[in-house]
Amino acid sequence: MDVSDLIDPLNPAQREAVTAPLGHALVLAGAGSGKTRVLTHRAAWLVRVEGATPWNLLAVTFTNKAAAEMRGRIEQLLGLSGSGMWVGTFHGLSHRLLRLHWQEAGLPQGFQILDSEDQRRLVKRVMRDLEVDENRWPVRQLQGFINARKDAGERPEDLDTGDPYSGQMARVYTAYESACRSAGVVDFAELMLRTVEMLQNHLELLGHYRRRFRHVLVDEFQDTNGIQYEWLKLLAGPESDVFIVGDDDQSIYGWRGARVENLQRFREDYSNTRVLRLEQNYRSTSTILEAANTLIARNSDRLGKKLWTEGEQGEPIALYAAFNEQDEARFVVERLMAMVEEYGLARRDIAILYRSNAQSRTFEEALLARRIPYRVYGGLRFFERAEIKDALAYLRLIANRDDSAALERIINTPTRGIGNRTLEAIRLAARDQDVSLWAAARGLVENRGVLPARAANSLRAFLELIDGLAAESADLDLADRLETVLERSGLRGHVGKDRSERAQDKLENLDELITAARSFEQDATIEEGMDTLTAFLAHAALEAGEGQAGAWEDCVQLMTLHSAKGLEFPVVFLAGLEEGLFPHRMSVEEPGRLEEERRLAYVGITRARQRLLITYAERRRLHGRDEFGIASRFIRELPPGLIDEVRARFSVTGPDAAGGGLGDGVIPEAEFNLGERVQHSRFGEGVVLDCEGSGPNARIQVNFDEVGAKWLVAAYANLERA
DNA sequence: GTGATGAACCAACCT
DNA sequence: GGTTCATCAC
Repeated sequence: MDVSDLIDPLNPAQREAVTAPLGHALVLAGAGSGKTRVLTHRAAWLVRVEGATPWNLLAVTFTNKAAAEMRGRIEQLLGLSGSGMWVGTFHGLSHRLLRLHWQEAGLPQGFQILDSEDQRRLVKRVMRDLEVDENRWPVRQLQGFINARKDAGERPEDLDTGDPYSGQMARVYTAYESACRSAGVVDFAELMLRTVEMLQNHLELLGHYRRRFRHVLVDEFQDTNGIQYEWLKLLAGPESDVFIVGDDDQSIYGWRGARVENLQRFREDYSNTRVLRLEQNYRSTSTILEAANTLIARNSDRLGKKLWTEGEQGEPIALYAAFNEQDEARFVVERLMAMVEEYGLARRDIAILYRSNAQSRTFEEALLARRIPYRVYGGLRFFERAEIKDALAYLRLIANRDDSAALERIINTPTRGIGNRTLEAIRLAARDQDVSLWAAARGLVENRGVLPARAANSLRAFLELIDGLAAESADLDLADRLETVLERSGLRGHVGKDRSERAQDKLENLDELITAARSFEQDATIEEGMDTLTAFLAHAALEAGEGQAGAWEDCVQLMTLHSAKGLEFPVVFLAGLEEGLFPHRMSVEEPGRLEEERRLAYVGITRARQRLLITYAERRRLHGRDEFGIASRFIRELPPGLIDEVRARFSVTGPDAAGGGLGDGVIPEAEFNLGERVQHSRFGEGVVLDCEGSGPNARIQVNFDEVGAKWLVAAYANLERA
């Protein structure tokens, strides 16, 4: 069998990993070392050389994007459809198992998935029912608590309820579980935990999957949490080989329960694990790599890995100290424009990375002003938009009348005369009789005189609307069904009722939803045991979709450091490297969290292939107030020799130098900071506002006290410090 | 019961 | 700076 196409593109270390004998393997793969390539080639190797069938393979990742890429690449290598191969995210695969075995899992057949927002609303509802003071017990905190417990594999009965604090938390957790049960919904963490419990309690199922999945492959292992680790240990039986890939230096999800120790634990739990290291970097210049290595070397408890490259030294890392965040954005945009215009770089090859989503705004404004196409990743995603979730809530209710979370969302959207009083009466009845809101509402409508006539009529109309929609759209395909729902419910009219731009956007989103439904029905492979509607709703919850719909253009890419993991760009701007912002002020106290911030910086630096430009702002408007920033410690932790400070202080050179070439030596005559007070012989005193260019041709803008703002050619202006 | 207005809160982000 | 939520006038 000719496997040269599998082996030839690999370097010796990669080859060793791909062709390792059967058995457990842990591949410690540094940034840009060809991690995904090793994983996909290993999968193909197992099928083509070791005689496995795709049916024997289970490949797990964290994001849908990574899963889709992995599947595509394996199928390409195998030259046949990888049908029968299970490739997906932890949550996606768990969902699949639960759909197939809903009875064993103790779930209703049509169970639905709650996203984080749905979950928060439900926790809030439960807390109100329990009369828990939301000021003392913030909803988000309880939500976080519940998820953390589930991620650790703990149910309410596993908790220590000795003190009042724990008792209260456990009480909410218990009530939340019961609300989920009666509504037939599961949250993300529940997908994992429920699957684990199902396999533990049904040994025949466990045996079946263990016999089937002889080869388990896991990507980004450093991001696994407790329950995901349990999940893997269950599904990979004693006869299975587990091949995991990870990088402890890129563990950046500790704050949501990821346990980097799982890498070590794996070595202990799986005896005879072959440990392999991929340390040759193919991505970055040696300058960029050395900077990354120096930075990350400060962290303690690393598994130890030193990346090296045969690549060129490349250009130094540029550092720009901006006056404020507008100046920072101006610098970034001017630089990237120059790269596009002068070097013919594609816009999509340039990324602007930042610590938090809120920072994107200034860059968007600067790009917009210069009419440069850009694309922001992250932020509110398509299926998370309010109007989309409203539409989906109708579908959820049609699929399952007991979905009380969906009912609460839309019972009065659009407004139909069912206000808080009526809803409160429904809740009360539901609690009393221990039934869903739907059942309680039906009871109230049927018993004359319980509700005021007007409220009863409105409520009856609502119940009939939903039943009617369900009945008359049952035979329609998904897109037509949605169309019917949008029209008959009045949601479309409600959403587009004013003629604002926002309302137009929302209408377009609803149209886009119909398009999404149509293409889902045509293209998606619907899993066994699921009707199309349920499958579409699960798809919406599990894959929230990109933030921006529309055609792929050649766009500058904006995203947070977290979402940049796994990607690479020829040019990277790393913005906002200030103490308090990055590292985030919440993280500097605890050494562990600071190290995670440093890993995040490491991830950012190693995204760059050719050029890395770092910026920070000396002043920044944060939470509505002006704050002074100093350069991030991460800048100071880079080797100074690799950094070229662009214009922390810009130099103004005298007229003599104007005619001479660079070789003649440009003599800086003065340096000014933006914001500094200067003196001009004719215009008097003023403040430096801006500067364009550098050297003899630099122009400088000064806001003079007497005559206002003026642009001056710095070389001839003879400015002096005031 | 509805819709507008202002205070309070929040801010990493994938499933 | 934006969004959500409570409050208030109608």
